[in-house]
Amino acid sequence: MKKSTLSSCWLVKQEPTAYSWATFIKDGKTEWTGVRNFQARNNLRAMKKGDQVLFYHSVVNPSVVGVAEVTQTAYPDPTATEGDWSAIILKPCHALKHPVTLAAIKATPALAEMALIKQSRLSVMPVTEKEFEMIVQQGNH
DNA sequence: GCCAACGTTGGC
DNA sequence: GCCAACGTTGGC
Repeated sequence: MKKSTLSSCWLVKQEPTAYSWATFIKDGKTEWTGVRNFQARNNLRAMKKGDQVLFYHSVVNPSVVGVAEVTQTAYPDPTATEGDWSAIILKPCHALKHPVTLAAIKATPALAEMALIKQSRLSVMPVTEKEFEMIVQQGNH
């Protein structure tokens, strides 16, 4: 069975002081836990194995720094003591040659409509294939 | 069901 | 460190 569903693209945020891309690389994979926002949780649940995910550093030098991939779809978040929350597993694919900063994204008209800009507090969000490719291209220039 | 108070996120 | 944006909680 192949191509029964189209893959999707996503963006996840993380403060590098809490969990950085460098740590992610060192770990080789990570459980994406701790999401406590319904919209973000629903986005986690919509992820499929093989989906591509932009890894964004927030707060400190805000920028997209790498590309990850979903290796396991949503399951109950083991860090949640109450409530109905989900986690997934991500593995790193590749770092961008240089980060694509929030300022650069804002300065690109085709990217300025992203949820990243419009909903600045959302930590897990869908990204269109075009947006995804534009950011990867900018980052690998 | 409304809305004020509060806590958190994240840019600057 | 400040503050705007926004999600959540709780009183009424």
